[in-house]
Amino acid sequence: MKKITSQQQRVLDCIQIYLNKTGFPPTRADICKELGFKSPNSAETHLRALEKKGFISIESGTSRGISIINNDNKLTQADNEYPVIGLVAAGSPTLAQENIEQTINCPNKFFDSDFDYFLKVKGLSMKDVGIMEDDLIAVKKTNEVRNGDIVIARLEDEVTVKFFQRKSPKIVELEPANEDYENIVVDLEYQDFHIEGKSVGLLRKN
Amino acid sequence: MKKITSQQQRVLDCIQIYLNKTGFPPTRADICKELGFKSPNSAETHLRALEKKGFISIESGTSRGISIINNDNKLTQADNEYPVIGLVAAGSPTLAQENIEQTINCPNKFFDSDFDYFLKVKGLSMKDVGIMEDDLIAVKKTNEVRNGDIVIARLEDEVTVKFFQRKSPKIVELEPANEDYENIVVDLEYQDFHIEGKSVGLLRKN
DNA sequence: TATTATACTGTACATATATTCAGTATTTTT
DNA sequence: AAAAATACTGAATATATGTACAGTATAATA
Repeated sequence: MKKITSQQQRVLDCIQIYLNKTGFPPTRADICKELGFKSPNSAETHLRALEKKGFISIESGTSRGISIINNDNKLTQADNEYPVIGLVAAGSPTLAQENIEQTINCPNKFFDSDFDYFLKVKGLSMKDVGIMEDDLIAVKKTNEVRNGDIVIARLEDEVTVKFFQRKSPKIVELEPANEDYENIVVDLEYQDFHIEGKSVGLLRKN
Repeated sequence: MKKITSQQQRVLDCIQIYLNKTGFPPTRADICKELGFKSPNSAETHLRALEKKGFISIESGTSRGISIINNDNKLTQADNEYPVIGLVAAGSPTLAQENIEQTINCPNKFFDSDFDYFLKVKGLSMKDVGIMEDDLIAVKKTNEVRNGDIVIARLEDEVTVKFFQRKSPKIVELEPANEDYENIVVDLEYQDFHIEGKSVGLLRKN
């Protein structure tokens, strides 16, 4: 696939948006209207360029005969209902029915990694990395985490979202991203500590 | 939803099959060819019947202006490929136009409102509301915005994401959520200003 | 430096396409 | 029994639309 120019990208996006909205592709005139061109030939030349580069195919002599070529040969992306779990202080966030506030229909491979549930954030301890109250963190259940990962951890009865830092074989530090909060030092030998999983993405609804 | 006749069902199926195969809807003549009709009016009357019964919508005067109406009580929620557009220079307006070729498969009703594309954020002018660099904002194309909305606005040649505040009939203020940035005062009488849309959600991939 | 690609405006035109009108016939609904 | 819906053929037409041609200008490439 050859490289696309910014204007050609705009045209390609315009086609996709028009398709999403109407269910059929735009005409040259539609593209012009949307992108501010004054001649249908502006759209035409862009379409020819996009066709030459393999981004679209054009059916000759056919009105609205534009189709976007799917480079990814996916077979209808599988969706799933993912539970949303509230970050409640008491106990661990399990997938027990009483903890599930709602479910969200979401493609399985929506984030870079697969994930298991959404966690609804309380508090602002990670606000400097853009994790705000009521944001939904996509959580992958695992205890294989690295330093710097954003982890969902349970310390005694409290569940929190923090940066993970292993200081020594027995000492782990949970670091907030908010100067109003302080680091939590965990002594694995004397404290009940468990990694629930790590963040692989974030979702916010305005 | 009224009951469909067998011939109307054939026509409806024909439209869906044509869409799957070509990416755009058929003409009256295409339907005739496919189903063996000899007059375009045969297709026309079936289409009108399907429209009347609520199975399709027809855009008047528009070639191939047929779209199948999603009854979507089907198992797999309707997804779409949403384009990711990256031409934002958030913060102090710079002329950075980055083009990203990518689409994201996402359910149509993923956010509380429908939306048209994802916008990849540059800069940190909205960091205090948790919008960080490279975050994807779900944008609904509209110019109906209210004070306090997070809008995607174009001022002259620069596109930015800011809070919207109308100060007077001719004055609009674009307010960042970052004390390192200053408000942008827009005089609608003398400046080229346009609301591209508003944010209805946010997506972040770690 | 010459050439090609990009990025447009503007005009013009053949044809692809929606859509109306005039019929015929059968089935369903009122 | 009358009216409305269904299911077509066939012809005609206004217009929606693709597309070619003639320009201009700038950036990228060889």
